[in-house]
Amino acid sequence: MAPRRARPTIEDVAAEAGVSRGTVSRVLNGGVNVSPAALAAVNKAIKQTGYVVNHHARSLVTQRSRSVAFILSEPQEKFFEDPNFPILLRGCTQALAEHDMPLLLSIAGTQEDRERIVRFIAAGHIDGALLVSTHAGNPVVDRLTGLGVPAVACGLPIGHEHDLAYVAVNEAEGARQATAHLAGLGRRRIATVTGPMDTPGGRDRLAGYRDALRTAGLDRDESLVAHGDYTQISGEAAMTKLLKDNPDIDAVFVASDLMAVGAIDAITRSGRRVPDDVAVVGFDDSPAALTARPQLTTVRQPFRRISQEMVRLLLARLDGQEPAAVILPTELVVRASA
Amino acid sequence: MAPRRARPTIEDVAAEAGVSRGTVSRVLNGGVNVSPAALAAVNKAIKQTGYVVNHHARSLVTQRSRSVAFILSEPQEKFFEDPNFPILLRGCTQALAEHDMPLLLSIAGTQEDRERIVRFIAAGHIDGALLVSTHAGNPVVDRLTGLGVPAVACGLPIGHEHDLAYVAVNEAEGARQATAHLAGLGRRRIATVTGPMDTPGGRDRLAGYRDALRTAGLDRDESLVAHGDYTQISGEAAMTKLLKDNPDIDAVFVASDLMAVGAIDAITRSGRRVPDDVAVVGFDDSPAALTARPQLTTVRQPFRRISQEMVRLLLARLDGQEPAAVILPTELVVRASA
DNA sequence: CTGAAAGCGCTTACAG
DNA sequence: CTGAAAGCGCTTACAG
Repeated sequence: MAPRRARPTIEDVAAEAGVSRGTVSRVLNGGVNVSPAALAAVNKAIKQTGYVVNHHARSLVTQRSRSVAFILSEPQEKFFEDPNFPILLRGCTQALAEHDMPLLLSIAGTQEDRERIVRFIAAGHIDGALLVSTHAGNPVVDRLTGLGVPAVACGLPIGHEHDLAYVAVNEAEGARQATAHLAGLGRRRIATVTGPMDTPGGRDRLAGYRDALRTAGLDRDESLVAHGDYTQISGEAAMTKLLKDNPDIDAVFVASDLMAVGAIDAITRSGRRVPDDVAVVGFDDSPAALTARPQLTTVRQPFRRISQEMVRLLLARLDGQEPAAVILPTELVVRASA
Repeated sequence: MAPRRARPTIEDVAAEAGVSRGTVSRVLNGGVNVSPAALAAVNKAIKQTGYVVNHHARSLVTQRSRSVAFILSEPQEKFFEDPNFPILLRGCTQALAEHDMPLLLSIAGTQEDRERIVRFIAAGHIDGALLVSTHAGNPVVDRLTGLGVPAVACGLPIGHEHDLAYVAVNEAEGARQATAHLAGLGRRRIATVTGPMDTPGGRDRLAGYRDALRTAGLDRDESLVAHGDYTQISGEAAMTKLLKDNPDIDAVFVASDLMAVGAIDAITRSGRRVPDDVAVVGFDDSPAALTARPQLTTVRQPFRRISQEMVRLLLARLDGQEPAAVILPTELVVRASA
């Protein structure tokens, strides 16, 4: 119960400026219907008293908190390992800060976490939510849309394509670019390591890969497809299996940089060289792409832009606009691995 | 301005239970001075109406927000690269969630960010702060302690050892363990890559390294000391320089896992093998330790525990207790690199 | 143990 | 353009 110095209230400002509390409030809220003289007096008084608004009092009457939650609803290990989350989180924090809105971080790894978060949001403590949850059928997403809480998802929210705003990249097109690049290098036995099939990045990047293979006149071969879960270790395992089943593989498109790092490990361990024997293209252009050896050729996701658009869409939702979708382009970044 | 369904208030609960608002409030706040009958009636009414407290109204009268800020005041790139931050952030979020307290994330990379955060905190929007800022002389830390905001730092807050609560590991002892391990392996030309000298991890790990060298009867040699800034690239550069100046180096203690990964890169590139030619010990036991090749022998920082203690200390501060310090032990984890 | 009442610091119709 | 007043949803002495 540490006592904090009593802060000046709107009352103090009104007294200092010689106006009523109502006038001070009007100045605080945009200054409409205020005479230039009153406005100047109030602004001066605000400066002199060091007044800052009490958000609790304001929220009590406006019924809005002017804060949003960033909800990460993924299995635990992902948050530790995936280098994309910090980037997204930082981008959203920054974009919100520009609107003077704080970000409340909620991490829902367990069932208990999820219940707590839903309770918190149902209680009306926040105005809206930024959702990161790649897997279809996430209960938090269902509950939030059910409650009618304004929310924006990162990536296509499978099952909620039409009742949730979202920002996504063109997954299939990115995968097409990557695979076409490998074909253009003259590679003919091009494998792929996918993400989970209940995520848009798993499903749609595989579709793009197949599409590019067809365009390049290469046969579809299901034994060239292996699945991972975006972790490095899963990429290593998938690649090991691919090489065992098809020793003639000369290229691989991997659906995340982290899995690509694991794949390179597996390739190297098998006595092959990257890119000479097997060319590798990743996806994300995460920090891992630069620390990988060799540095990864990869499909860049514009995370900075993605977070900005998420915040923009959410603010639009809070303003009463209908849920919209934003699809951003990807870009192939050619480095040493392919 | 999306209208949200009107939530039941304390008034609705009181009507349902047949008591006054005051009694409902007493039940909400611990149930002291409430008869068993009234308590039961109110609890039943709360369930029936689906009442949940309005924090804004409560905070307006209690003058406390029951929320805390997690302030990361580091240069931008650190947040992207350092795998320890997400772990710390997650730990703090979880520990706070157990007390039903939300965490507001603040990232202060730029001067503008810092000013915004100080303004926000000075406005009284949060009750306390968890501080992550490794470098001495950080202005945010100065301002916060100046404002008298309850805060807990992660790591020894150089310059505020006595007016700020903090949780730290025994840096010197960890470095001693690491270096003694290398000496115990029979290595005689043991180098070190330090962190920045204005951070406790830079300063005190170097002291521990020197201490262990002395104990092992090895001569102090300043040309075996190189400095980094905790990033992978800086570790690589420092190691490259060390090997150039002292081609006979047979071991190195590196003050962070990320720098150790860079160091391994440099060693490998020079044609040497790890650990055969040069043994490497890192610091942190971050996720990077496991993905490194070979896997890193390293000094484990108990990040989970650190975040729990930070939250515990902060809650104690909010409860009026004086700033305290908690020093946690480290543990040497032996893997393949040394 | 309980109720009536004041008050936390704002915003916003409502008159004028 | 401005002030007086009601009200947002709680907590907390104060009487009883």
